[in-house]
Parts: sequence; C-alpha cells; structure tokens
Amino acid sequence: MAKRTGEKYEAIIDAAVRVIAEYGYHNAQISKIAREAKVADGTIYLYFENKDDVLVSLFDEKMGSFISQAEKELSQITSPEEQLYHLIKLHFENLEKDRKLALVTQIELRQSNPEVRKGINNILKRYLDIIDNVILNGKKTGVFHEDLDVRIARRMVFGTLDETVTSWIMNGFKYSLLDQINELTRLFIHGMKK
Amino acid sequence: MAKRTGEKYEAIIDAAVRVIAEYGYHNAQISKIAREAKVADGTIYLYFENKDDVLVSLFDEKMGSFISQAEKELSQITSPEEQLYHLIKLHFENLEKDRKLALVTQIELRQSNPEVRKGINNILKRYLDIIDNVILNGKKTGVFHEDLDVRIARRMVFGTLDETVTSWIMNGFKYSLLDQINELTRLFIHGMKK
Amino acid sequence: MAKRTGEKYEAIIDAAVRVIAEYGYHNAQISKIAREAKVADGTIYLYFENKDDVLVSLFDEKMGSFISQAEKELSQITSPEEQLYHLIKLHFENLEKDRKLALVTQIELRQSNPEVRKGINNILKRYLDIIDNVILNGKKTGVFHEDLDVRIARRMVFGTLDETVTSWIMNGFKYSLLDQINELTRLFIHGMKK
Amino acid sequence: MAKRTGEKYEAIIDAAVRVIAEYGYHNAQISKIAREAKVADGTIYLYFENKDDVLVSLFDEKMGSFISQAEKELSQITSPEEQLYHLIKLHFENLEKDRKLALVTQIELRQSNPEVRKGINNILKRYLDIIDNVILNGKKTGVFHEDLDVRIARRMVFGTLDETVTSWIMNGFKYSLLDQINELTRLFIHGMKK
DNA sequence: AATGAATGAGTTTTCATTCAT
DNA sequence: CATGAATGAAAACTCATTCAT
Repeated sequence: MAKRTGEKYEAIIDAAVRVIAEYGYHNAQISKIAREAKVADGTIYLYFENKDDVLVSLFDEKMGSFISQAEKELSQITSPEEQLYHLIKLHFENLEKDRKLALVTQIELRQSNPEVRKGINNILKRYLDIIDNVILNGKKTGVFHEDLDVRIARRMVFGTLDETVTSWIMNGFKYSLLDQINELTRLFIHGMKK
Repeated sequence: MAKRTGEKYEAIIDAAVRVIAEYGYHNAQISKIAREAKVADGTIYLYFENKDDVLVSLFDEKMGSFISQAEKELSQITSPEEQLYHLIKLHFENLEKDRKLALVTQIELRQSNPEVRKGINNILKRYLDIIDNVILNGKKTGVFHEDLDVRIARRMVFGTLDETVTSWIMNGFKYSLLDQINELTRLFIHGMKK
Repeated sequence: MAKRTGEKYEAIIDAAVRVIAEYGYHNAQISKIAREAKVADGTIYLYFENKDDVLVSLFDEKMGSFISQAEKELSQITSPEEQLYHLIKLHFENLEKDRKLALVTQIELRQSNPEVRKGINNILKRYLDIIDNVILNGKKTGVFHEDLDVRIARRMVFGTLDETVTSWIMNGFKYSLLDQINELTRLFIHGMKK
Repeated sequence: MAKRTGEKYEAIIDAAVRVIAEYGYHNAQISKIAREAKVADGTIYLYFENKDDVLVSLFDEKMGSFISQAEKELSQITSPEEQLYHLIKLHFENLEKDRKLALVTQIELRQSNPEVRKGINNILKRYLDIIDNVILNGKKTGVFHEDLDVRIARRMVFGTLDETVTSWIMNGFKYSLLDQINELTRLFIHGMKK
C-alpha cells in the first residue's frame, strides 16, 4: 500500500531529518513532520506504513546509499591498509557533510523503540560486512595477524568510529573528524598487524 | 524531599531493573515497578523525585559502585598494560555477572529521554577519566607512543568495549565476554605502543 | 492552534454547562464533558487550549454576549433611573432564563483555580464599566449626588445584585428575581440621589 | 474523636491561615500546614476530622468571635442609624486588622469545595441575622420604610460590604476601608429610609 | 492522490488519610 | 498523645492513525 517512492516520499524523509534535528526524537511528531514537508498528516500514510517506517526509511535512504558507495569504492582498492584508511575517511566524510543528518542518525534515532532499532541494525549489517571484508583481506594478504578474530576486530573498528562520531556531535562539532583519520588508521593497523 | 536511601530505595531500583529487563524501557511503567517492588505507586515518590530520577539513580547505584571499584583497583597497578588488561576484565566481569542489569544499562536505558541520558553521561564521565589515566600512565612510562592523542585512544577503548558488550547482548549472550579480554588487550596495546 | 469556533466548539461549551450544573465544578472531568458533547476527549483539545480555557471560554461566550447586549441597550436610554432599572432587569432576566447557566457562572465557577478566576474577572470588568457609566450619567445629569464616589456606588450595585442572585440560587430558585427589580432600583436611587 | 481545643488546635488553625495566605487555597496541603504548625501530619487528625474541618473551623474561630462581638456591641445601641454605622465599622475594622486573614476568608476559602462552603454559610447565617435585626429595628422605629423587604435589604447590605472588601483585597489593600464607612452608611440609610 | 478533523487509549504524579510504633 | 511512612485512587492531556470527503 505504501508507495515508498516519489517526490513527496523524499520530501517527507527530508522533513523528518530537519524536524528531528531541530526538536529531538521525542518531539518529532508526525504532524510536525507533515507540516515541514508541506503535506497533510494523512499523506504520510500514503507513502509509509507508519511512523516507525518513516524513521527506518530515513536511515535506509540516507545511510544505504553511503554503504553502497563504500562497498563500491573499497572493492577497487586492494591494499587492506588503504582500504581501512579509505573506510574511515568515507565514514567521517559522510557524517561531516551533513551535521543535521549526523545528529539524527547517530544520536536521536538511537532513542527510538525496538522496532526501529531492529530496522536500523539490519541496514548496519551491510556496513559491518564491509568492515569484515577489509579485515579478511588483511588476514588473507598477510598484513593482519592470521589469528585475528574478525568479529572482535570488526567491533573495535565499528565501535571506535561510532564512539568518535558520537563524541564529536555531543561536543558540538567543535573539531574536525577528518583530522583523526590518520591516527585511527594507525591505531587499528598496528593493533591488527602481524 | 526524596529520601534516596533505605531498604525500599534499593527495592525500587532492583524492581526497576527487573521490570525494564523483562518488558523493555517503553513498557516499564511506574505502577509496574511499584508492584514488582511490593510498594504503592506513591511510595516511589517518597524516595525519588520522579521517574527520570529512578532511572538515573539506577544507573548511578549500579554503575557508580563499579566505577569506584575500578578506580580503586587500577590505582594499585603500576604497569599500564596490566591496568588496561584489568580494566577490560572488570568491565566485562561487571556486565557478565548480571545479564539483566547489562541489558538495562547497555540497551534499554539508551532509549530514554534526554534528561536521563544527561544523568547517565555524567556518571560515565568518571569512567572515561579512568581510561584516560591508564592511557596517560602508558604515555608517561614510555609504554605507549608519546604522540598518542589521549582522547582518540580513549574513544577507541571505550567505543570498542561498549560495542563488544552491546553485540554480546544483542546476540543473546551466547558467547563469553571474558574470552575476548586477551585479544582486545593485545589490539589496544599494539595499537598504542611506541 | 485551538480553533475556538464551530459547531463542536459550542457543543463542548454547552456540554460543560450541563455537566458542571449536574455534577459540580469539582466533578466535571474533561472526559465527562466530552461524553456529554458526544465528542472524543482529544477533540476538546482541538477547540480549546486546556481545561481552564474551556471554563473561561464558557464564561466569555455566555456572559460576554449578555454584556454586549447590556452595553447596547443601555446606550439607548438617557435617564439614569431608567438605565439603572433596565440594568437590573437585564441582569436578572439573563440569569433567570437559564438556571443551569446561572448555577455554573454564579456558584460553581467561583470555586475554580486562580487562572480561571483571572479570566472571569477580566470579562466582568466590562460589566463594571457599564455600571460606572450609569452612575456617572446620574451624576452628570444631577440625578445622583455630585459627591457620590463612583467606585463605592459601583460596588454597592454589583455587590447587591451578585448577592441577590447567589441567594436566589442557594435557596433553590424558589422565588422570582424579577419581583425584586423595583425595590432594588428604589433602594439604589434613593441612596444615590441628590 | 477530634479534640477541637488546646494549644495545638490553635497552632494548626493559625498555621493554616499563614499557609493559605502565602500559597493560596489550591496549594495549601495538609503536610504544609503541619510543617508550619510544627506538628506531624497525623497530629492534625487528632484535632480535626479532616481537612475540610480545619478550614471550617478556621472560619468559625476567626469569624465566630467577630460575630459574637458584633452581636454584643450592636445590642447596646438603640438607634438603627448608629447600629448600621457601627456594623459597617466593625466589619471593616475586623478585616483591616489582619490582612492575611482577610485574604483567606474573603478570597481563598471561596474556592473551596461545597462541603466547606456549607460550613462557612452556616456561620455567616448568624451574621446575616445581625443585619436583619438592624433593619427590623429601623422599620420598627419608623426610621426605615415600613414596606422595606428585610431580605432584599439584608442582601444589599451584606453584598455591598462583601464586594467592597473583596475589591479592596484584589486591588492590593491600597486604600482604606474605614474611609468608606460614612458614604456607605449614607447610601444604605437614604436607600432604606421612609 | 490528498486532506485534516476526529479519535481514544494510555501514564505520571499528587495528596488526604491511616495506623503501627 | 504524637509521629510520619505508606497508601492508592484519580484525571488532564498527547499524538499516531483513520477515513469521509
């Protein structure tokens, strides 16, 4: 029934980002999002199943394209060290280029209910797979330690990047994420290398 | 006005942990917590300012004592490597020994409103300070790299441990956190060492 | 945001009068008023800011129109004695024609909280102005005593009419207000005349 | 069961006056009154049936003695004009001498529930009887008009004095009640005389 | 396809009163 | 006599969702 495409579909998602960024997750009512998108409340339900669907779709649209891009770009790099460097760079660039979106996906949507969390985690799984592939590539090419536990390493990489971005937002975006790419890459590579 | 101490104070906090663990944050009504604690709804307000106060106090009581313990134990270790190892061990032991509490503090309370989040973050600051001190000790003793950015390293350590525990819970506690202590310690130390 | 007009706006106000008259101010819950008005509880909040707003609007709608009528009718009379007579007549007629409304505005709403009281008093100010004008007219035309203190006389007129109506209601409407118009007019005029 | 006498009985009533004057009727909780009276909450119930009883007793203690005094003093005056003058004087003096009490009895207690209102009205009946006697005396002695309706005149006198005092309080006590005695007496006597 | 008025379920908090000590 | 900890009922208001137009 829900259209999931079209001009208004995107208008609603973009309105949701702006409203959540401005008022916070707990004050982002459907009626506010509708007003911001210049549509009627009921119209949202022509494009989305329900409010949860708006939020998951928001994450999907905004992060899904980033993940696809990352998949594609990393597949064209062979060196695991360079892959890792590029992964971090893409991660940070993606969030630095739209602070409202960063705030929404990184902070606000984490307060959502279990249903939304589940949808978000499904999308993130593809991202975790990318990290896994970089680590596996590093092990296969003998750059990373052969006994390295991929899941443990993956959680280190993701957990670190995630915490780094969260801190950056919570501290008011007052320093540059990009400045930390080199040091983080070094920490990871030295930690994981043979 | 709120008493913040006594037998019932603890009974209410423990009841809150059980109720949130069983029903989830969004279904943990005051009346349910009161029933579980075998007190009247109004009694909760003799011991706590409001519902937010119950949740922040829960975090404070349960994590605050862990943090104090960590502060004390780490201060008796001089080697930064051993401090790091011990920190991870304490972190994991603390959460493995009470899975309900782990679920509540690590997953459910993160869905709470900004007021509660703020209270929780204040408590966590003390924990981040402990991590900082370990890293500083490593730099000072020449074990960790002199140019290591403490904040970046701190976020790596905290972010990794946090993500590790979250994954463990989301995957149904089906492996042991303690088994990962050695590898994580190694990853951190190799990453940070001179 | 509140509409403050329309069919349901009036239905809610009329329902509020009936509910308060029947159950008393302290037992007139929003849900009871909504049921009586045959709308959902939430619908009331589409037309009114909050419960206080319902009560003040009730007074405004019901007494405001009476005051406007009085203003208009008295402006067409030149003799202060006749103005006074007519004012009392209008006052009593207005309350006799709807006993439920009289009970609500005269007795029940006086038990309301300070916020509502303030709203009611603002509306009543216009009525006190009408009384003032009658007295001033009497002084100007030499009918009333030139040294008469308008404020003192106004309080006599309003206080007397108010007490008269209150007694009538408290005694179960068992006599006619209209029968007292002549005597009250005489008391006031003799008291105030030159 | 309720003692209705003793040192604490009076302490509680005086505390109630202070608390209601300071916080308003709707914020005068039993626990606040108890704290102000330096007794335990439960102690109030050793001296009073319930909260309503505290309020009615307050009115009874404070206004009852005034009424007895008025009864006594007026019985010693024979002239109806002088009785009326003295009645108004006593009324105003009584309220001017304790502004907190005036605020409580004249404004705040009027917001109370029907039960308290009933108790207050019972006490006021004795006062209305005093007014009646003055008017009857005036009619009997031929000073007031033989056809004067006592009830109508009584409502004029009481309503006027009541409204005068209410205005005085609502306007912040910023003028003197006593200054109005002469004019009010004149208004009444001219209105009622033969 | 779009609207937006209407719905009604659901929860925190207060406070008069009790009663074991 | 006095205490004060404990009780638990009660009500305004929000907001996701529907559906007649």
